[in-house]
Amino acid sequence: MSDLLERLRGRGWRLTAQRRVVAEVLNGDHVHYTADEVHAKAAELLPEISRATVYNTLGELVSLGEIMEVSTDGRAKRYDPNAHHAHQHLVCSQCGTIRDVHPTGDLLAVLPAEERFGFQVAAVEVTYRGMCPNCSAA
Amino acid sequence: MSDLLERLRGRGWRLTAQRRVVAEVLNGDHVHYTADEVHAKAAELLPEISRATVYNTLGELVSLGEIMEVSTDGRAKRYDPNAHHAHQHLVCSQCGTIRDVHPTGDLLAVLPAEERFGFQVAAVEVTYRGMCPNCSAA
DNA sequence: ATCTTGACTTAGACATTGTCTAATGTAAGA
DNA sequence: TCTTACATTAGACAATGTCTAAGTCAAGAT
Repeated sequence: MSDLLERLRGRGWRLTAQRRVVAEVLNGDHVHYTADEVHAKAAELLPEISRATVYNTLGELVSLGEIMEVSTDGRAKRYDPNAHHAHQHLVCSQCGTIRDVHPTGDLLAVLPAEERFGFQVAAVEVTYRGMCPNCSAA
Repeated sequence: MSDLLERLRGRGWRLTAQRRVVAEVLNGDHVHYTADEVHAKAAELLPEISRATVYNTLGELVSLGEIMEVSTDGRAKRYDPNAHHAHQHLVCSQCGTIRDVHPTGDLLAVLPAEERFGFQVAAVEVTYRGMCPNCSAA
């Protein structure tokens, strides 16, 4: 993630303070913040950053394939910096905690040709749902 | 779907005109309307029906397991009356068309125990994405 | 058949999430 | 240092969903 800014500069991005702090906030594994969470955390580092800039920057990072958009709850979209390693998500039905997980096998292969209706199927998103250890205990 | 109202009455539901038309709108296969689409179609049958009632009724039907909530685009949730037959969704990346599909095998089994992090995994939702025949042709 | 009552519906305010615009600011090459 | 195209800002606006208080009505009781 640290070379993200370099990659982006190579693509013609201007390296502004705002884009730096958004990248900083998204640094790390198992990060699944909403846009407004990103904005709140970015504002701790750069108080005058606006919501619009955060939304713009997240949208651009998604277009560039640097982060993934995840919507596991039908509410706010979340942003997952772990976009360079294929993975799926495991979500707690109670508290909403999200874990990155790695199912085995070819998830596309289990959809038979006669169930494709002429689509050119390109991608699969899987959400596993269940109770996390914390919520099970409570 | 026609005996849906009977089932609901058995559960203590009052059979109001509003609930009848919502059930009527959701009748059929391959139906994936948003709440506001349901409201618009219901209002053709019962002009004075309010948005709140449609939202309430849809929420109740979801709680009762009679319909499924689907959010394939991070925008409005869609409601799928085909809740009694396990299935997944195939979505056109271009036009958003949704098809019900039936992958083979056990979708839960491909998540190894060491990738479950102590969760009691109960359900899987899969979204296949690709281009539909219409959009491919265009 | 009518009455009664608690569940249901309504309009519209409000909340959340996301998008857009016009004015201003600034990174980076000249 | 200057220039300028790109980026940022505040806030209006849009889309979707939730909530409340007042009125309505389905269905059991009489």
